[in-house]
Amino acid sequence: MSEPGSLDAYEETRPFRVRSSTAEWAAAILRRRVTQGGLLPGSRLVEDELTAELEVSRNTLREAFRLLGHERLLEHKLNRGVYVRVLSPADVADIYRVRRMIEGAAVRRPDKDPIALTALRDAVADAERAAAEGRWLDVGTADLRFHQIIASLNGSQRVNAMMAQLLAELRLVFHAMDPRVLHAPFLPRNRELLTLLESGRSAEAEHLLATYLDEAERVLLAACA
Amino acid sequence: MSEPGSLDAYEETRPFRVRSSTAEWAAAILRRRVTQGGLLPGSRLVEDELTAELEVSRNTLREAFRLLGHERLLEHKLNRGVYVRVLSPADVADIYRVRRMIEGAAVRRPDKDPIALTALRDAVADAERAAAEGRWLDVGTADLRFHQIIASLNGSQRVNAMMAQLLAELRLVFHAMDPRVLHAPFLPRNRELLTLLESGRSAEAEHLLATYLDEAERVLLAACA
DNA sequence: ATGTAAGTATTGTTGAACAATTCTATAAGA
DNA sequence: TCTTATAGAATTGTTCAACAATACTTACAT
Repeated sequence: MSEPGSLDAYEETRPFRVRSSTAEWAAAILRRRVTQGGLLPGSRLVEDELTAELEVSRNTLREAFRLLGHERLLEHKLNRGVYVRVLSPADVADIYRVRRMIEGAAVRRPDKDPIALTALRDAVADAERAAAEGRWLDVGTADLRFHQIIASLNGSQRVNAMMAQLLAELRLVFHAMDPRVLHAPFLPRNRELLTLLESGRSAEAEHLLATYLDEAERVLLAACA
Repeated sequence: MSEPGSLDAYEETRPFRVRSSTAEWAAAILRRRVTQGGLLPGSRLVEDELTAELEVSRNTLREAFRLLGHERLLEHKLNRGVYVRVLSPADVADIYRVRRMIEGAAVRRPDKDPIALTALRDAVADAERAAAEGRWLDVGTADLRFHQIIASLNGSQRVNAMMAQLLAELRLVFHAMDPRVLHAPFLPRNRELLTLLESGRSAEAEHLLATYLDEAERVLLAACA
């Protein structure tokens, strides 16, 4: 059915309507609001307001809260309500620790899936095009897609899911920053990294990626400290 | 956070449960039943039965289901009920792919936390003692603890959580096997791996670990195919 | 056997209700 | 003025009962 390293964990839009529960539907809507910045970190999610707006029952809404809490996008404080997660500097450092592990293992792999490489080329091209046209939010989207595909080189569904979750968490910090200063510095490096991967220079790719992640971490730490 | 074992509360202590929500409490009980084999893979969890037994409402129980579903211990089939997850060979292969990544990165690290090393020694000693006394279930527990500590060398909370979840999933397969034939072959290797880690021979440790994981995967694949 | 239709059981979702807890605003006391 | 106390309001935690939607079972007909 689904290949070991397929990207289904990342795709957000499904072409045909899939039967899912109301709770998952509500969770999907809230997830999108959080990751796309409609709900900023620290915001409180009041049950009465959301039940009215989404037209679901409180019980169903609470099931959705459980889902998103487990994804670390919401924080559930007992008797105090549900809030959009606020990442601490320690969280950002931890996320980059995991990214180094996942993406590092990915580029170190000798057997690169050619389909993934093609997808990487597309992502880089999309990012460059968006940058040229000043669509910096789209640059960010393409950048995240690039790294999601990098992670997929590991060929593991679970790693794909972990990566998707990590990047969703990272978006919580992105919203506090100007997307241009956040993504512009990393555009040429993605292109360079792609070139190294295509030519099989894994060691150099690994080194470039390491410096990439170190600098990205520094930028984000400065933003949320 | 609310891992099984932190509070060994059962039905009697329920009135004193104040720290966490009822849903998390129910999830903790079900999680323990699944990981400890009280509920075998494929078993169906009927709402009416469990609400009666745990004395929680259906809504609360469903919140617990959501939690455990997200942990991949339960499988939620729409309109068809909730089942204890049955791992496919592909799942086992995927889990070992992630283990190779996580534990590989851990042993490759140059800076080993001395506290973790001490904990590793304890785990190995516990396993050997349990084996000598024929307590093979305890051997398994110590073995899992050993590898959880290995993962913790990465120094990342999120990696620790991922590893804990992976090992919980693996237990689903363990229950289909004799714990002796499952763990006995790996006991001396844990000791050997520990020795290599203590003496800083990371490359050798990495190699030993790789062969260890390859063989463990083969054993489990044979068991669940 | 195969397929179909009716009846039953279970899940999906809702709304109301009430208890438990937190928040808020006001008043009393130092 | 600043705390502290406290009553009241607001919100969350949990349960229950109801009904709709779906799946499962059984009996029957072909």
